[in-house]
Amino acid sequence: MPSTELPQQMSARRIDRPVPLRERVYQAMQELIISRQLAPGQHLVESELAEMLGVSRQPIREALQLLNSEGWVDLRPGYGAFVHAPTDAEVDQLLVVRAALEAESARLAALNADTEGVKRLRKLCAEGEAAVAADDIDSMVAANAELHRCVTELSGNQVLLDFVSQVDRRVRWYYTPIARHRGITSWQEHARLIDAIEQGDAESAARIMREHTEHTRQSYLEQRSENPEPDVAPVQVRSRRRRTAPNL
Amino acid sequence: MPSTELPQQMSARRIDRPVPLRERVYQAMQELIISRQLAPGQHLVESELAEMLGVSRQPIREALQLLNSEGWVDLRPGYGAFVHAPTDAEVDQLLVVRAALEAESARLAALNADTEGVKRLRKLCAEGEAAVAADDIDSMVAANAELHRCVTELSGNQVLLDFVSQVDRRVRWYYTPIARHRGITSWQEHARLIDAIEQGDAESAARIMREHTEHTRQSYLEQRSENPEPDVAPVQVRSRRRRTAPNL
DNA sequence: ACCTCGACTTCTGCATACAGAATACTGTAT
DNA sequence: ATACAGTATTCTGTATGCAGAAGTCGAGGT
Repeated sequence: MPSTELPQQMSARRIDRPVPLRERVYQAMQELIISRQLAPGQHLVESELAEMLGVSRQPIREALQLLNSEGWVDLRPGYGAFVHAPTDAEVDQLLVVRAALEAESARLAALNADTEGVKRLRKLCAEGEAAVAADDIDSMVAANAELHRCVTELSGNQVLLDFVSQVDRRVRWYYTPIARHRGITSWQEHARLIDAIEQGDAESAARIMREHTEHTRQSYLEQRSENPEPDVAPVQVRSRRRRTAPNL
Repeated sequence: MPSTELPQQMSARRIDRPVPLRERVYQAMQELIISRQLAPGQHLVESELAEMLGVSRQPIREALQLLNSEGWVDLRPGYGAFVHAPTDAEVDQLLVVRAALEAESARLAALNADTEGVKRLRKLCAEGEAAVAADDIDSMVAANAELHRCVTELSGNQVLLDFVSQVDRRVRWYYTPIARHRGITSWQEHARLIDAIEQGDAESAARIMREHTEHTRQSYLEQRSENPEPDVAPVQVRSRRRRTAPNL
């Protein structure tokens, strides 16, 4: 059975307030879902998750609420929690929503960004290109995510950032393999996007971002038809191991 | 102290499954927040809410999680739950996000809608115009909400519908008074929008919707500067009344 | 062999209990 | 009168217990 330790600390808090268990459980479960150790459609039994993570059912329940509200698990009242199994149609729809939100981000970024912000974008873009040149896929993916996030931050719209982040996490769940698929063209588009933002050309920025995201969606659809499902061995949740000690 | 009964039943369920307390608590609290009986910034003490609604703290906590994830309350770990107090900037940002999402809805609706759907739109539009003519503000507001929802439904994108609904509830919290402000022009815009959808003119539909939502935002800003805060007497949550019986 | 009915098991939903942290209060000293 | 320290109280976070509903399995009948 894989050891499923909860993360010790996530990010620096204002005060040395101990991070609530529910949040660590949330983080841990989200990662288990992303990594497919908790498989789509799998029934999540509270007592077994509690045992697995070494906590009581209460924080598990609260984490499940959160995961449910963000679309990671489905909660059927009186029946239980299940890892959400996205259909192809749903992923596609999610990508459409992301396209709309990111296009708006780009539009606002073009109106808002200062030279400082453009400099950050250029830097990230350079990092990404370097990663592509070095064939370092992981760095490329990371730079890509950061670049997109940076554009949304430069929009100056915090609410928009929240929504995009939420969509992004869900999309990335299915999306990660795509990145390996299309690297170089993507970064050319990024450069054009930054040019538009620098020139304050809101409409062009929005259009480029939309096309960019649309390309990503096309890649998803192609890649999807090629290899249907990754298939990772899921965690055996139904283990009857005695509760040892809080894995915290 | 106002009686704060939880709703007996919300909507028809598939099976005769009893609606979980947490959901009824969620509904009840959302309404209390919308009606300003729970005032922005107010500290929500779990035990007092539990007492008030006649349930234990557990369903309260779960409802608070949900309300938090949708932006109704802020949860400060180790400190408590507070009714979210939106700043003007945040409401404005929310309206921007809604504009983007609704414009996308209109675009997709133009591509997707069948004659059946257009018929529904025309009907709702007629209802709204009738309400305007009859000076029936409440019906007008209702028809407006339904019309917008219908457009999003016709987009055929369920994920989009979920997001728009979520944004919409939050916006409406602040937005309701606006409707009284601008009625007639709004409905002329609706008619033009439906025309564009009927003709399958996606770009026009998106543009009209964007302008439409932008007008609403302008109205909000104006109306906001006129009367800053409605001010409703908040529920006295700190009452020490003995717990009577489950208000269910 | 298949369907049906019924007891058993499992799991969720809710309530209660307890410990530690945070806040408010009170009394004292300056 | 004000600042400070120490105590008391309140509230959150977590654990545990219990009842009822849902699901499962097996025996008996067709």
